[in-house]
Amino acid sequence: MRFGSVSVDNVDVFVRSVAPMGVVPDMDAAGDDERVNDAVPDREPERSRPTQVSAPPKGFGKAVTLLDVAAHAGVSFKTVSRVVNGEPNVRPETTAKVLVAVDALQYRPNQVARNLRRRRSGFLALLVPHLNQPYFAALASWVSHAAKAYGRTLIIEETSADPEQEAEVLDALASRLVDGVIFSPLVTTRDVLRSRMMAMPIVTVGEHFEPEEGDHVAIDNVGAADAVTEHVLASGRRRIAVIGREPGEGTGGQRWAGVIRAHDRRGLTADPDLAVPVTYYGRAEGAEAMGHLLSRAPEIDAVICFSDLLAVGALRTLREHGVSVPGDVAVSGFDDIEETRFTAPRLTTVSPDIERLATEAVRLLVRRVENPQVPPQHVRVPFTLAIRGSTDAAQP
Amino acid sequence: MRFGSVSVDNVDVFVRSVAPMGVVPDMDAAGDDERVNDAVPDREPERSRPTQVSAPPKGFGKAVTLLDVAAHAGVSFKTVSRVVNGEPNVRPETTAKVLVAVDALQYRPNQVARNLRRRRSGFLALLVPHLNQPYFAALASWVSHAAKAYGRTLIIEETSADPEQEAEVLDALASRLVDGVIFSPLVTTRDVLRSRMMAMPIVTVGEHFEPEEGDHVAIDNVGAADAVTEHVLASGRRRIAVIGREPGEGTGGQRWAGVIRAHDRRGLTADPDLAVPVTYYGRAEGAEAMGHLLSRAPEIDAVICFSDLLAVGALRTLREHGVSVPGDVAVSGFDDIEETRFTAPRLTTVSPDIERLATEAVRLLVRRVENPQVPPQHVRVPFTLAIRGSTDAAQP
DNA sequence: CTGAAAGCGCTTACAG
DNA sequence: CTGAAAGCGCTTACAG
Repeated sequence: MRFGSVSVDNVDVFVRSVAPMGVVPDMDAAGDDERVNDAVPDREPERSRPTQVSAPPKGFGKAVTLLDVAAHAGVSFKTVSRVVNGEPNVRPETTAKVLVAVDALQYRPNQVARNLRRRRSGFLALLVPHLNQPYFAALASWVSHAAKAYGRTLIIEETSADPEQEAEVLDALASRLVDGVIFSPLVTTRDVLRSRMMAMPIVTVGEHFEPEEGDHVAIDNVGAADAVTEHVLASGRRRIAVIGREPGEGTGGQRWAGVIRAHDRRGLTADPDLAVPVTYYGRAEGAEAMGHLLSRAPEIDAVICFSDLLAVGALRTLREHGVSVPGDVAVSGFDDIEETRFTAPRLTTVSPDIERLATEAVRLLVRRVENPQVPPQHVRVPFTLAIRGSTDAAQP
Repeated sequence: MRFGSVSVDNVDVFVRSVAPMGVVPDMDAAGDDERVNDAVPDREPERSRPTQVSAPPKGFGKAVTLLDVAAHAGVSFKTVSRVVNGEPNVRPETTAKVLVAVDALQYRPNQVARNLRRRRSGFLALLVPHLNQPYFAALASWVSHAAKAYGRTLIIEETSADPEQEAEVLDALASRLVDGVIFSPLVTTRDVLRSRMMAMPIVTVGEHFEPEEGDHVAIDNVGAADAVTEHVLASGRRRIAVIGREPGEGTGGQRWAGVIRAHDRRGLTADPDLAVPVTYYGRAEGAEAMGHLLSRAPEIDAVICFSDLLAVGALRTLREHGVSVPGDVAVSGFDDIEETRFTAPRLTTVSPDIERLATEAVRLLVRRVENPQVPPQHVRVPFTLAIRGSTDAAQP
């Protein structure tokens, strides 16, 4: 074996030791698939010997500063500063000279120095529970775009839905590292949040609760859950299960309230025994909850899931049990992640306007950073109900 | 209507104008689902009147500085600096006094000032094409964790797979905004990358190509494609299609080379006419490519997709055409995103060790930031092949 | 073990 | 229209 050899050789060695070996059964933790290649002798990443092809860069040079540009252009460094910042009161010829020097020296202002003097960092932060949940990935993507549009750079932090981490990250960011925070709280209490809002501009997004004291952006969760429930009831379903119910005023609580309201309006009663809680709004949890429902309440004819991931899990369990969707059971989700257009059948879901959510959150935050005194605003972002094959056999 | 009223009222108004309206058919761009609620009169987000409940914070106070702590503790600010940075040569009693003052004043060092003086920002950046592709979301999540472990803060930037944006973002980051960049290039050429590497520490991840001059982390793509092809060939399939082939040395090119190699080893020939390119490694593109394949080459018995998203799209098209998987056609993917465990059937896929990829990339970058002179290293990260129901009816 | 000085690269506030 | 001074809040390099 020539493991640990140079890069090109490694390719050969690595593959020769793997591909032709055929399938080496090795059940993973979930016990649901075989894996080959786990038998590779050295699981440590292979590191190449340094390539001798070309010399590495000899360091990254000394930074070009305003003074350098000023010397090159034959003006004071203050004038260069004016030009770079697009301030008025510079003669066109002077501006031209400076721009030539800027270009010649490839000058780029040192953001750190600029921000120290301006007494702000130019950074905004987004705090989400899990970046690799599709909903939060989409949110992060839009918030990042919106921040850029406001000339700010976005820092994204994950809190892992852990109350201590949520507080810790919030405190770390308070070190003048960011000018403000967009926060999607999952477990932080109202009081903790309130105390942090004293120290730093914070805009909350999502449905954990609406802090009266601060800026907040969300869709109307009660209304959205009401709308999806109404749709299911309108199709004649009456034994409606729910996955993702939570006590209290959080996401699951608000959505459950919407389910109840839709029932009430028709003089029906939402059955709390058919509403199961989960520890996390993920695929695995949806699959598991669906399993419980099928064994405890086989008579259900609809399942309203409080996230798309839960619904994806539920769909798999239903499929594995040979239950027809939407024939036997209708299924719906929340969030309208792209995956819902590729499930079998495609998933009916609540589709929030995430782009708007992101844009409004950044707008509110920038507004507060620039003027901490403005009264708090609550923005409600529109949603639509995307009706697809999982609740309506006439749809694809 | 009481639109634009205070928050609590809005909830009612909003819902009364929507949920009871029932379904308002409104085909979306893709033409594949109905939507309700698009008829809400005012599509602008609703903004509440400022809440009068409690006064907003009166600004966020003046920052506590080293000087304030020094005055409070009765020492020089330099001593406070020593304590805060854990430097030696401070008497225990002095340390204690300082810590009391730090605590009393809730002092937090100003990172911007610190970084200006230290001549580095403490930030690393990750450049990915699209954050809401699950593979990149997972990568971002792991890189963020790894960066934190090294005491760095991560900035995540999207390039939208646009060559100009890739270059622009790279240049913007060069403004001393970040100490180094982890870059997943999609379209940037070798020359452009080389020039940027002169200006700033850059570690490339993924398979676009392996820059000889710089640090690089990736799995063995040729080997991985070889392994998955070998698995499909071993099950007796011979008419093997490929989705995601690309010319050149990029991801699709390397993986196609692996497909060829696996065929060659058995004395077979990979059919380039069955290998279709795509504009993007997404679900929609996979669905479309599969449609073309079915009409042009209905005899195929396997489809090797160069990403999981492509495979998810292909599965939907196959399902819609009534083609049995894996009965008629075996399907495989690349990346092992969580979604692949919930497709029907579950998807066989190449599973890279993303956590390792992320950790190694950060390690290499931090190393280069601290010593720009070190010779470049290429790290190859292990992968496994997850064999599931889409290629093997015996698997779930 | 502790402190006074200088300076990171800019912008702010003021003077001409 | 242009510039000299001061200072953002720290750390570095030096002196005691």
